[in-house]
Amino acid sequence: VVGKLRYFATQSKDMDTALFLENMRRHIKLTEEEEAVVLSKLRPGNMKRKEFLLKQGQVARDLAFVVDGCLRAFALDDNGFEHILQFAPTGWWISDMSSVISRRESLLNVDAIKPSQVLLLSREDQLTLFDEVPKLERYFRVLTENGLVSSRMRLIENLSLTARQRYQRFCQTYPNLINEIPQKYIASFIGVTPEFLSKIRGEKLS
Amino acid sequence: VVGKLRYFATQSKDMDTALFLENMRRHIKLTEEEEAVVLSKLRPGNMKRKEFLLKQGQVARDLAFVVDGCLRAFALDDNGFEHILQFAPTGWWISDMSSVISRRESLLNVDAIKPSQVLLLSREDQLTLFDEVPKLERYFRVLTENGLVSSRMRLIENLSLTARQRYQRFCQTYPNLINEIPQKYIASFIGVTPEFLSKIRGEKLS
DNA sequence: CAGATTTCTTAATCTAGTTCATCGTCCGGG
DNA sequence: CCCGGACGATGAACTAGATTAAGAAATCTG
Repeated sequence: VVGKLRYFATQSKDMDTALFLENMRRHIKLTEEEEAVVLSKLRPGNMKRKEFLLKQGQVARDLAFVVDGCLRAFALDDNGFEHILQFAPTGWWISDMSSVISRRESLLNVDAIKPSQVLLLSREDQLTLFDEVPKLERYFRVLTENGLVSSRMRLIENLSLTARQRYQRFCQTYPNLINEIPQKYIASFIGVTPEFLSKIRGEKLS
Repeated sequence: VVGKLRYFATQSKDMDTALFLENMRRHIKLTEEEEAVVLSKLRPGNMKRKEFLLKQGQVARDLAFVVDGCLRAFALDDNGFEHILQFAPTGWWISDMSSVISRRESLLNVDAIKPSQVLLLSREDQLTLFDEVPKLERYFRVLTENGLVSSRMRLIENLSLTARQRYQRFCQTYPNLINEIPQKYIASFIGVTPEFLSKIRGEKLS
């Protein structure tokens, strides 16, 4: 029995890192040694639904790569309303980069929308890795650039589209998520109340 | 006379690059040779008010460092309204990173709000420089990270603040710009009509 | 499986911000 | 020096989306 448990645990870990390696290999080519160095810094973790990875007021230390499940990053405004900035389904990185970079208190909360598995990388280890495996700097530069692109895209859309159009856009961009997560999260993401999203969805059926 | 002209031209160019070098040195330390390599790729340029650096539909090739004046990046929506995403006063970089990175047609326009001097760096040269002067990758990674941070910040504020609060925030963030540029640009940046911004400003005097 | 809690829908009312139209002002160019 | 076109202020009518409330459906939890 012990052997069997160990077998599953190992297999599970391999599968985790396999997804990550596949993702990284799409951007840079590392030697096996270099990949091993990178992997040695990743700490696997499991999260329950509604478990927090980061709460506002803390300084964010870790970046999280989602192996399975789905996390979200959100801000709370003065009236206690949540505003979701990013969803991170399988294969995505998430954190409050703003806090990670500046080492200041985070304005964002990050938690799991559903039971999830993640790989954690501390900023400290990340910076060490940049020196040990210089090519890695490119991988994260590209990720940061892509994050910038999508953040900009959302800003444009928030400024120039109506709620209806933003909902359509969301359906195109995250077709998988629509049936996977509660609607109120989608409302929070596109920037309307749950009630109004419900009304919009009602209209489309006519 | 020729000597005098040459003298001014050279001085001007030195002043341009001095501001840029100062900016870069705040992030990375390069040898004189490395700095020379970087400078060799920067092309100085002058822009008149309303002159375009980039029009939507084009693929953005250049990043621009503003030595003097002020540029803006904006999107046009379906109804022809402008939405300003970024101002770039002296000492800032500007471009449509989204287009530069993906090499796809830009959704943004970039033009000069007032007569300006810029230093241009093509994406091609930038990538070459990343290989020739690896430390430069860090400089641009940091800039991209900072861009990401401020883009995120704006998204949070657009989702969670009222127009009045967004205007206050703008006044705090860009105190210099308020009296330097026409109000309608500020309205476009904070995401309200010029008429409504005018009304807000009227209130504050009471 | 029952009760509790969260999520979704519907509808009436309210409001921040838009739209449209008018007027005074400030420039920059001929 | 004056004139045409941008810029800003103001106000009245209008609308997208918020707020509130309340019931129905779905989903945790023991």
